Amino acid sequence: MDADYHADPTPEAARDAVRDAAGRAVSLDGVCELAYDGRAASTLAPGRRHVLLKPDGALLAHAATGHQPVNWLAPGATHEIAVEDDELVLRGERDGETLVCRFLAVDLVALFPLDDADSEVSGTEEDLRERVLADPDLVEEGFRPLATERDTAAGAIDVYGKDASGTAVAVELKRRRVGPSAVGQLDRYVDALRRDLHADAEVRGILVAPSVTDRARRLLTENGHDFVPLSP
Amino acid sequence: MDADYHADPTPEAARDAVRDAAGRAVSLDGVCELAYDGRAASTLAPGRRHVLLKPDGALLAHAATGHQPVNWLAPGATHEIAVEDDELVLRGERDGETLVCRFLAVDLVALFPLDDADSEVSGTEEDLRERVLADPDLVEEGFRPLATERDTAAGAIDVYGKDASGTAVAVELKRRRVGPSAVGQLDRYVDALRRDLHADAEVRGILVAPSVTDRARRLLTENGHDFVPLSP
DNA sequence: AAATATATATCGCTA
DNA sequence: TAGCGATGTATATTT
Repeated sequence: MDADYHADPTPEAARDAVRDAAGRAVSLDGVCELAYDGRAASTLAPGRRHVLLKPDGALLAHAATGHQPVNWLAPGATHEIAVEDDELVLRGERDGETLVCRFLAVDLVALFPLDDADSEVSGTEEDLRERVLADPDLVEEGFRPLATERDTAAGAIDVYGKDASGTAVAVELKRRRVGPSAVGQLDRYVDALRRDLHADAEVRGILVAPSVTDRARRLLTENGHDFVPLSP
Repeated sequence: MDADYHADPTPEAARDAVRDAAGRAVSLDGVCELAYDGRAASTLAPGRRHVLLKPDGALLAHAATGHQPVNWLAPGATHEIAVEDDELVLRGERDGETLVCRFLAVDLVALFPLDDADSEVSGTEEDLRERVLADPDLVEEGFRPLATERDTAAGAIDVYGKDASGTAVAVELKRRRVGPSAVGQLDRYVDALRRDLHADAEVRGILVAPSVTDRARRLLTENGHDFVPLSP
């Protein structure tokens, strides 16, 4: 179906247009107040917003700044559009969460088809893993990968293997500079691996990332783990 | 300034409209291909997209599904709009990242003002902290809060205090159900606090959250920490 | 600018 | 469905 636009519609005309979406996305420009309730709660006084309703139910209300919508509902939400007190009201609901957009004025209603996207991204953690598996010496001279996603009681180890002297090694990969939480993650895996193997088994932990923060570096040292600088 | 719309514009008319934005946001509906390069890299074949350019430089390209844009640039990006080979091309750049939107067809260009939003959200972690400070017995009978955001070598403890018997307590607050990472966080704080006080000081850790996963519960037990169920 | 943690995070995968 | 971790996470706060 084709695109369709209504400038300065009456509330009733806007309502009818939205009801006519038929699988298309809808954008609403105008002055509206917003009320969200669900995981948290918030209200926003009337102001000019850009509201996007996608065919999968996702509802995004954007203000002047920022990447994030100021209010939203996740995909899968269901919606009702109505005129109340001569104002266009869009109500969305999903999983106990609600978002109400009450328009004091509508400047434009646009209906337009949107296509699915299958974007392939490169430079991810998976790319880093492939790099390490293709050339394990990048981690350490003599490192031999034995498994990826090796399961432990604490979760899956990115790359499990043995070093040149045969000691078990847990490798945690990060595609960007890391802070303390990544060290905690590696620490949990190393602990779990020690238990899984046997009580006094020697297990090393190696964090592979482009760089680490000072605090993360200190935690690595305290816990006896190694750091290898490497980018995806 | 007022809103302004151009349906099925020529590439030149679309370009001139975007250049006329003058502090307004711009939305572009049409068929475009996308190319991102920066922290990672991705390309997306031509398809129907909804592109939103905000006055702060944020650029969002939406496909049919999902809360997230399929490609974007962060606020602060700078942009150029041009016609190349009879196609409208929007190039954005910020901090070494680039996003190019090449339109094979433009259905609508809309220019409209957007207002800033100052949304007050309730039900956050801060609300949970206020609740705990107003009634410390919610954490534990006899718990006395002594500081919030108490600094340690591992970071700031949400609530620091002492229990009924005078033992130091680190309280970590989470507004929703928590997994292993929150336990790791609490663990780091307790370790750091033990060092900060003195080598053999007794320090307890208490995780306050609506609920915990099984694995997180196990990690809490292993590390000798307590869990208190409490919602914001 | 760097570091750290929160978020109505979202998203994808796996058991 | 729930749990778990990655994400081009974004965002706010503090140093």
